This record gives sequence, structure tokens and C-alpha cells, in this order.
Amino acid sequence: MDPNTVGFAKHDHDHCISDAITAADRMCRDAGLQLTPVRKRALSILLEEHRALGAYDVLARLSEEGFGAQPPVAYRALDFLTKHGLAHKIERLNAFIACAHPNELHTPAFLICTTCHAVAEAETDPSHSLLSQIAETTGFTIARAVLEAEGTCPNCRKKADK
Amino acid sequence: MDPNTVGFAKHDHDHCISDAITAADRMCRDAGLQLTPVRKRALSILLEEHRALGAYDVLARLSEEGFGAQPPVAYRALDFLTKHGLAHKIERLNAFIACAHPNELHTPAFLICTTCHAVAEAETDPSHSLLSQIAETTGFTIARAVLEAEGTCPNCRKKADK
DNA sequence: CCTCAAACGTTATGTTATTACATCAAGCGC
DNA sequence: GCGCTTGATGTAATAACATAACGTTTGAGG
Repeated sequence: MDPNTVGFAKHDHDHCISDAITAADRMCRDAGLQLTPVRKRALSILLEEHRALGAYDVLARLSEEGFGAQPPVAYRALDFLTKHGLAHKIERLNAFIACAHPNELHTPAFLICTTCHAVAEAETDPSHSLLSQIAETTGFTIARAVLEAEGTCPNCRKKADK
Repeated sequence: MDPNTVGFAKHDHDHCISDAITAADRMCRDAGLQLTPVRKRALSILLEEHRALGAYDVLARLSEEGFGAQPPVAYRALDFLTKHGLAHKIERLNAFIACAHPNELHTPAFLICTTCHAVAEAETDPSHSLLSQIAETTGFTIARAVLEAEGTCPNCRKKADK
């Protein structure tokens, strides 16, 4: 995909990467968390794409750069990032993506384009969310939600219409 | 879990299995689909539980009964069932569950109890669903959606409160 | 300096899923 | 009936995703 799209819209990608790293640094400092070299590098690898990368894709990049070459190296870094809201796992793809809205407390929804494989993170309104309604009527207590949609992004749809 | 619960409420389970098989039979006949022995048996295996079973769990049961013992045997049967709305894949669990509302066109939402591992299928209102709102504002065309919530079911919550 | 906890590395293994190819049976035109 | 195609099944092999277990390193705090 075009690396200059996010949320299916153009933007300054280099800038968005460095901003995100800076924000992650501050967030971790404030929270007393260690954004170690592997973790930071894993995050920046994810940030370089607006699509989801498999753990082994990330691992390959990390090991090229002198980090460990075994799966736990990648999984531990990705666990850290997802645990602290710096990245998300896309269950449908068994893959990971950098969080587009760190700092904010959120239940993200993902839009996965099956044509160009871009993944956009959309904010949801927790108050009248689908799932909280269901939870209310059934008495189920939600701890974590997965909201993922597959389909065609606006860019790919335009191209297909031609 | 108690096999007599679904949607976290008691019901006549034997009856619900045979009803579902009958409905599947008719549906396939009407649609010109072949509900072959492996496929029918895979469906009934899923129906015996109100939790999600891994493909290899289903495979083990099938091979015990004289069907093939290799992964594609289970995956093909499960693909058929999910493709035609007789079962669903729970992405969070990499596992499969019989559909609780076959025939009806639906975008199901799943409530996964992390204590007893029961999985309930809830119907969603497609009209003011979260995701269709997002789709509208972004121009994304949704082909398929995954809605899954993890948490505590009413039964387990009651027990925990004691 | 010592201890503890967290991070990191590696080996080994477990779990989930697919590719590729052979066989078999039903439907169909001739 | 014969040969063709199509869809279903079976098997072997492998790919892709993920974790367990254990040793080493590092840095903070007593």
C-alpha cells in the first residue's frame, strides 16, 4: 500500500512516526515503564506500516538488526506494546499494528481492506456501543472487546469503479 | 460448563441439537448444498457444546468415528459450515461454534466467558450498529464483521459474588 | 557488595492452518 | 454405456503462529 495513507487518508508519515515514538517515550516514563531498545524498535517497525504485521515479520526485522532471533523476542515486545496500549492485535489476521490513538482510553474498531491490506483504527463511542447494549440486556460484564470489519477501503473502491 | 445453558440460560439441549440438525438439513436441501456425513457430524459435534471447539478437537472426534485423521478433514467441514452460516469462527479463540440462529441473516456478536468458557451468540441490530456508522463516515464498505467480547457471564458473576 | 526483579536470549515444543496431490462418486451430454 | 467434469474426500508434508522452560544479564535499592 501507499505508506502515506492512514485511516485511508494522506498524511505526513515520517512525522507521524516520530511523534508516536516521542509520545510512547513520555507515556512510558510517566508510567514507570521501560521502553527498552527492542520494544522501541518493535514499535517503530509497526509504525512504518499502516497495515498489520505478523509477529514473525517483526521478528525478522528485529533479528536483522542484532536483536534475538527467536520467537519470544518478538512476542514479548509485542505483548508489552499491546498490554500498554501502544499497539493492538488484529485477531482476524493474527497480526499486530501500532495504535493510532495512544494515550486515549479506547475500545478501538479496525477496518481491514482485503484489497490493499491497509488497516485503519476507528474510534468508537463507548456509551451507545453495540456491545455495551448487549452486555446490559444479558448481564454479561465485558472486560475486552474485539471489533474488526473486513471490506474495501475508499481508495480501493474508487480504483475498482474505474 | 453446564451443558444445559445457552445464552447463559437453561434449555432442553437434546432438543436444540436435533432441531438444529433438522434445520440444517432443510436449509442445505433448499440451497442445493450437500450436508455430507462429515459435515453433518462436525455440526453435531459443535452443537453438543455451547462453547467453541478448536479444529483439532473436532478432528479428534471425527477421526475416532472413522473419518479421516488429517487436519484438512476438519478444516474443510468447518469451512463449509461457516461459509453457509451453520457455524461461526471465534477469532479470539481460534475456535468454532455452531450458529445459534441459522437461517436468519445476521452479523452475530459473541460473548465469551473467561471463567467457564461458555460462548453466547447475541444478535445485533444492523441498522444502528457501531460498524455501519463507521463505514458510513469513512466510506469503507464492510463485507464481514467480527464482534467478540470477553468477560464474565451472569452465572459466573453470581458465583464470584458469593 | 548483595539481593531481587525485570528484561533478554536460546532451545525446544506445542498449536493452528494450508498446500499439493491422489482417489472416488454423482451428474450429464452424447 | 462411455467419457467428461465437478465436488467431496483422503493423505502426506509443510507452513505459520505461539508458548514453556531455563539460564544470563542488568539495574535499582538495601
